[in-house]
Amino acid sequence: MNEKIKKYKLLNIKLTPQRLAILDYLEGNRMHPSVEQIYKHVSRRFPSMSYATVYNVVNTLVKHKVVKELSIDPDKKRFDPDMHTHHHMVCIKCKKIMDIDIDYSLHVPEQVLEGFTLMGNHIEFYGICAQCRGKDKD
Amino acid sequence: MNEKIKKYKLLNIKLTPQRLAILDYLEGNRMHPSVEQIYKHVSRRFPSMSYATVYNVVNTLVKHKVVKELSIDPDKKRFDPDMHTHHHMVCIKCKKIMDIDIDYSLHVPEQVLEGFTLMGNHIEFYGICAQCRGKDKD
DNA sequence: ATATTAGATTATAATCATTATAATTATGAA
DNA sequence: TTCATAATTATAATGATTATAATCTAATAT
Repeated sequence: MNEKIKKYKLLNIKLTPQRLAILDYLEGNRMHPSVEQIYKHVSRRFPSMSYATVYNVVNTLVKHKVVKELSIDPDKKRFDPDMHTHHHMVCIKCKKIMDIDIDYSLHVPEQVLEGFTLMGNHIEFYGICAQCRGKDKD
Repeated sequence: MNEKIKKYKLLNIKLTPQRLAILDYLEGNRMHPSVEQIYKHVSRRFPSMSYATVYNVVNTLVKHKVVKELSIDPDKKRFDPDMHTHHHMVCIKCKKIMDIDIDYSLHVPEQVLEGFTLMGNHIEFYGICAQCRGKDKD
């Protein structure tokens, strides 16, 4: 049994070919794909795949903390298989998302928290990427 | 002519009663309301108001940089009339959003930017608020 | 190996947020 | 007061996501 299967065995979910195909596509993927992008890619080799399956699978993976759901793009959810703490830089024109792998220490004083239990943070840097900057300004 | 009307005159948009009612509701509002919440509040005094108007008005206000559109909540857009740079703390249970008014200096080295032109940043702290913590754990 | 069953996939319908359309109405300038 | 432009409204359309129910299959026990 290979390493990947071993790894996902730990989740105690059934390892269907659809799930493995989606996991394959996501593994190491730095594009922060949407459900549509996952569907379009995986359904090439898996023509019977339905959108519902992609939604089911990514929701399961999010629940099992194998992928992160990003709400950076206000129009659709995007997914990130990189579970270690990191941040993102978004191009406001083309919506491309790049990883920012810097450790910032973000302290919030007790009196600001008002009893809130902090679990993490995520920084969204925004601006315009080199490619979009190169095109006609508007 | 009062101060508020003077202020919005500068936008060069027509000052309709609907817009003033929405602006009144948003001004100083720290709840980060959704379109639904804005509609429900404003339509109490304005029964003829339609959802389309709320969408039109908030989109106009976002375009004129009078309110900020937040994508913290993956299910719906939320709006913040506070335009000065600040951050947010979200309860993952009740989705309440609180302001974090701390100035963090977040530097990104040139070689990480890869030509990206930074325009700003926004930190999302997440965790569980005091009220939700108090309720039954799950 | 086979049967069993809980869970997964699929097609499809339903829902919710949001945008588009077109007709009516109202603001603000002349 | 008139008028052109822009805003509001009702409603249809779209797009993302979730729900439903029937079928199918992975994993376990026989």
